[in-house]
Amino acid sequence: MTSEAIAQCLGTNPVVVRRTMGFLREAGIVSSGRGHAGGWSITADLAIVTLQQLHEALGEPAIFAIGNRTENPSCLVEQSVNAALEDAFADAEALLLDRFANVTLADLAADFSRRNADMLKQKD
Amino acid sequence: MTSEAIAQCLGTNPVVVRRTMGFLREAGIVSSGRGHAGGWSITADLAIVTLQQLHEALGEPAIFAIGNRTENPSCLVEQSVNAALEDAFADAEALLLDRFANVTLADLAADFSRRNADMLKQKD
DNA sequence: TTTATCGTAACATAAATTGTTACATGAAAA
DNA sequence: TTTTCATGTAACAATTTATGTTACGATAAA
Repeated sequence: MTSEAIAQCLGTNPVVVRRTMGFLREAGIVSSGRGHAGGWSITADLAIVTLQQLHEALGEPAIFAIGNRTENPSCLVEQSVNAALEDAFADAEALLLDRFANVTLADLAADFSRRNADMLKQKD
Repeated sequence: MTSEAIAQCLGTNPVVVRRTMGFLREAGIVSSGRGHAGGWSITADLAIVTLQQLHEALGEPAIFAIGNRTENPSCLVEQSVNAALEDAFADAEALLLDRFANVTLADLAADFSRRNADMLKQKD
């Protein structure tokens, strides 16, 4: 699939697609070809690649939008607040990443097939 | 405590403090006074106010920095990805908010006292 | 040789957050 | 009563981050 086509699917720009897919290529999950009949292909085993691996491949972007304002504040009040929050955030993150680790691309493909079949059935 | 003083503690601006504290006032957690000897005070019972209540009072800001790109995509692949993520995010959010609900301002105050005592001991 | 594609740098735009200025309002002290 | 100190709030500015765009070189197949 070309960057152009993927971009159209996602409603974005081909360069943005290349930028992001580049990380997945570095992680060995996809490969890209230039020139005629070029574009992107998945090279890894669908049953092995998990959402967690994708998250990691993309540079482990921050999961939370809220959190500590300062990492090591001198203010004792802020220290107390940070301490109270840190464990909670760590546990929530662990839960989420564990869930990510249990979803493979094969799972997504199977879900897609089911949705696709359902859609074709609806057409009748 | 004045907005000015709080702002200095947090390394920000008095107006930003007023803006945020205004939400807490609307929720009945703090009150403010003008003029001489004015400023902010906590009016609620420290043992009753939880971090979850603060989150709610502040308008329930988004917890996650990552997530669905589109809420109801027509793309079946995107639908599959969204479905796989939604439950995981919902569970992680529930866990986090549950933790928030179990930390009161009194807990923070107790933790602060301990830290303060420790700090004074260190001075000897 | 032409066409189609990625790779990448450089720049532009957009959106959200945060910070700032200005001034009106109110309350206590002098 | 006047002065001083504080919040309330609107309007605007600056910053940051993410996203989008343009341009062009490199490469591969038709």
